[in-house]
Amino acid sequence: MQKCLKCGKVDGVIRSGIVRGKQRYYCKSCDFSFVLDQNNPDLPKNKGLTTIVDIARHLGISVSTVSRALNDKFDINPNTKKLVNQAAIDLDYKPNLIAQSLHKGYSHIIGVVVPDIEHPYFAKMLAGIHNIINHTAYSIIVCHSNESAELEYLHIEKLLSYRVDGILISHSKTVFDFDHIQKVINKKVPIINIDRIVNQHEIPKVVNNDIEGSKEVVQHLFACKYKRIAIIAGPKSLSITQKRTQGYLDAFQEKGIEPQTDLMVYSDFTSAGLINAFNTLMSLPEPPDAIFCIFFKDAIDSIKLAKKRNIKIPEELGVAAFGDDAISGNVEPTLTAYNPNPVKLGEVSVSILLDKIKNKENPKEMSTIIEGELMIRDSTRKFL
Amino acid sequence: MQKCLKCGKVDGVIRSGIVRGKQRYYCKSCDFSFVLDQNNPDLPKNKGLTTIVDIARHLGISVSTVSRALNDKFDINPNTKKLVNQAAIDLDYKPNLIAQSLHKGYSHIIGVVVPDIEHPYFAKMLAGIHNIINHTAYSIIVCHSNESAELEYLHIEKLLSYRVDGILISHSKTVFDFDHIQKVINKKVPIINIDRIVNQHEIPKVVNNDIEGSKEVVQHLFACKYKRIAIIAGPKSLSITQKRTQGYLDAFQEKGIEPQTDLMVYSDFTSAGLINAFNTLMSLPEPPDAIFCIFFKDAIDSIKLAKKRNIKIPEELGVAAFGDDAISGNVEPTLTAYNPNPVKLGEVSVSILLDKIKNKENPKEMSTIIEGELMIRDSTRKFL
DNA sequence: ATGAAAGCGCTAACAT
DNA sequence: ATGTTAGCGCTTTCAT
Repeated sequence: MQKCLKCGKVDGVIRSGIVRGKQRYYCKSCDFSFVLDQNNPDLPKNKGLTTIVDIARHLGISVSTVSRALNDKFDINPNTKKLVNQAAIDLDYKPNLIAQSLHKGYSHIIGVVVPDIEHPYFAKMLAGIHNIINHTAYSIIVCHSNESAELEYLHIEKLLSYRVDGILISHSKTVFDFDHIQKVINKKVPIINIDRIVNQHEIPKVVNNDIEGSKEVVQHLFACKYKRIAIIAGPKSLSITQKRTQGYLDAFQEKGIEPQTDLMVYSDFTSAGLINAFNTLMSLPEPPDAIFCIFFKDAIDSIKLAKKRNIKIPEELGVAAFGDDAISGNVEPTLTAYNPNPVKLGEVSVSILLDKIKNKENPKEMSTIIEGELMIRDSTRKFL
Repeated sequence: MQKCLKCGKVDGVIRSGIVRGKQRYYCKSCDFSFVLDQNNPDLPKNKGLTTIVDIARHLGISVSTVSRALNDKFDINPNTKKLVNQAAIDLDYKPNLIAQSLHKGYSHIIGVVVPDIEHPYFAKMLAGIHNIINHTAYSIIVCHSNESAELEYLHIEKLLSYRVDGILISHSKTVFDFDHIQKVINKKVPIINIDRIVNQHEIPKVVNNDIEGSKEVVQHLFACKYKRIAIIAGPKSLSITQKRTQGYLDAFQEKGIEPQTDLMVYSDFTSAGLINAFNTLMSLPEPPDAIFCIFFKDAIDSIKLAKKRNIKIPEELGVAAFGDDAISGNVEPTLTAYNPNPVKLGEVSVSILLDKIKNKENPKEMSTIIEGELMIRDSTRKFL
């Protein structure tokens, strides 16, 4: 009397016991067991989203069989598997990753904390992270600390609560207390420190080559036959100031020239600060014939100031920067700059993290340095 | 004999039954019941992360009591609550949001799909989204479709699997089939279409004011007394080409001037295409005295080309764009441009989404237009 | 005021 | 090859 749900035939279908109070049937011809779903046949129950229970009911089989079919286990009848897969499509089933996570103990989510998503540098870093993640089963929760320590702390809490499988963090400028990182480490949640790093924890770090890159810029200026090369740095407390100044000094040392302290000025990354710094340098008894700005915007502004004073670039003054930007290629003259590689930084960081998640061990080198590229443009003489 | 776990006193502590095979005690002086945790007192079991079970064991009380305390329920002894909270701090407990989500049926996660995170426009949009989200209990999973239809489809699948509470999507250029959106709608998952919209679904949309903004630019050019205003648009199939051209035409209509088709050229947003378009315009018997580029980069390049031909800007040629960028303020002359407000676009979109999640109903207006601002700079004459 | 137990959706060990 | 059941961590209903 009962038509088979699968092959549609009527003969060959026999009763085969009672399941959860319902009559179970077995079709001899197509080797398939099922029960009849009496009420609300196809409508998913809960809040609309199909579950494996819905599929199981729909086909009159058990949830574990559905699970097995969906997960390509070996001990499953190929026919059943086909049916389940078809039902999954029909009911537009999407596996509930929340439930899977709870069961498996990992979420397949990676947390990323950045201080400024709007900044092209970090935007590119994120793009790099996505490049890698897009080829995996992972997703990423992006947190924007907006340079606020409080937000950074809160975000770490949240990520731990979401039981993320790993964390990538670039610190806010305003963070000086790093207990939150220690807590992550204590919980053995893999964490990688990128770009804005701090050295007090034994965790992998991925950074720009500020020192070598800066050295390269200054070496280029030397190669262009500039003699009095100045540096406009940032606040002395910042690590980028220290590193990029280090590169400047290294270039001098290799060249065997003694750096002059009056050619080294410290600004604060504001326009006002730059104007001050520029004027200071130009008022020197012997002003510089080249300026290396550790902040690209300072270099752009320096070019503008030099033009106002009718100083010819690159003949009378060479200008170069650490840090590239679309603007650099569009000013007049175009700006020579060291172009770091934030995309690669993101890619490498997340690769290291994924590796750490899988292998539970740190990379051989705790510190990875990402190379950039010197973009030689018109703001520096080409006497090469 | 037994010291109270809470107040430390010994007298006043009596046995009060057996719980799960363990002796239970009650301290009369501080009104607190507990059992002794015989094995591994404080060490969390699972994969290192503390759970409420750990807290319960630690204090010798039941999980439901811990849950009540942690969730500020009314039917809980204030003393117990204090103890639980202290234990939570001591054990560095973080609530497992995965488990909470599974139980509650919502994840407190919002999915965002963007075609290009690296682009400053979308980076700003994301910043806007974060601005709002940072003040809520929500987190966001960011998906980068990288202008790929396949990735966009996959991301939607993933987001549905994560049971996100809502989705913000800006479509990839390469998507022409929108079944994935229909599926989201069918599942009653709130979704908002932002910036790159498509009109075939009844879902809220948030967009730039391409039409009005473009009209404003052209009106400004008229006000500057330019007579022959050209437009360099993009591929005709794109909605931004259509809308911004519409604004251009609207300005002409209001002015009561007939637009000339030879002043309307269509490019493809490449440098080569722009050079072509620019040359075409300038080779006209009567070349334009102003150009409105619907793509900012085309305007930057137009300025460069004009300078090469020794055409004086803004005297002989006015140049203006739809879309602003840091470059615009740094070229010579600086570029007049309509600056849309992607930050606000992000903020408004996510606000509408949060509202839809809470109230389960659409906003009054299905379409929201975000105003930008005309940035008048040196590339247009100021005869105002 | 507190404990026991069910259930969210899924997987896996165990049973048949 | 398939069904039953326990359990992931949490909240909540129902007892007590």
